Amino acid sequence: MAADTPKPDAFLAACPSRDVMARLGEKWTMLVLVALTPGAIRFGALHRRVEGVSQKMLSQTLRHLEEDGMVTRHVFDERPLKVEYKLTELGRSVLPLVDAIKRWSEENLAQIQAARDARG
Amino acid sequence: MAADTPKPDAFLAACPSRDVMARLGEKWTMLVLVALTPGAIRFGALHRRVEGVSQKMLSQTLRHLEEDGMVTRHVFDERPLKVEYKLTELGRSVLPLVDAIKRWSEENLAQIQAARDARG
DNA sequence: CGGGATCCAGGTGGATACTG
DNA sequence: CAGTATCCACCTGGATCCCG
Repeated sequence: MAADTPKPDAFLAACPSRDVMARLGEKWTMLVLVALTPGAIRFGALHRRVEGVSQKMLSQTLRHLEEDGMVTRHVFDERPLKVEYKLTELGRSVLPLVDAIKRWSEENLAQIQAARDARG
Repeated sequence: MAADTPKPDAFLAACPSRDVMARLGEKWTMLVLVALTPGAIRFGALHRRVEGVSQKMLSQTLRHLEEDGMVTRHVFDERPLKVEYKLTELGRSVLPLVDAIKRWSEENLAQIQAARDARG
């Protein structure tokens, strides 16, 4: 209960919250999180849903999310192998934020492209 | 007014909204946007506020944001030189989202570190 | 003061091949 | 099916120097 750590502030170079932001900013993290919205989903289905992600990167992204406590991994003892991923409570808490980023990117795409074009 | 472009969907590999998300995910973009919250701010002040960013990266980040229509640049004809940056309407519209990401990262840092530690 | 130009180390992430 | 391992091309971004 001790307040032994100061309030995190991402403006400070040494603040570990920067690592968290960096992780969220990694190439596939946000898309994978949003793809986990409907609930438990298999690796293959996820792979198909997030177009263009390689097996390696999907696997790595999921491992990172699992390490950070945002995703749980459940292996089913079946043949062929079946592995499902789902969001934890922590993962669900960030979902509205990354989903908002994704929707904003989609909804404002035209305006951004217009801004780029207006500049040549 | 023609609906000549399909609805953007970042799950699709070819969707340009991925570029927008990627840009927001670039190392300094979110922090710079949040740093612009109070209003017009000079390059040097921004440089001091976002600890650890190099001149090159701050400059590049601001140029990108300007290209995308999220920031405007205003040069004052003074000696020594004075340049101010401020958010556009588009920039202000994304601000709540990236600020939420920053605050979530700060507020859930302890829990994430705990998840990592619990794993060794 | 506010950058642009250059150089370069290191990291990111894709392709491919292999495994339980 | 669901990964891991390896190799490597590219890009990000930091350091440094220079300029209006």
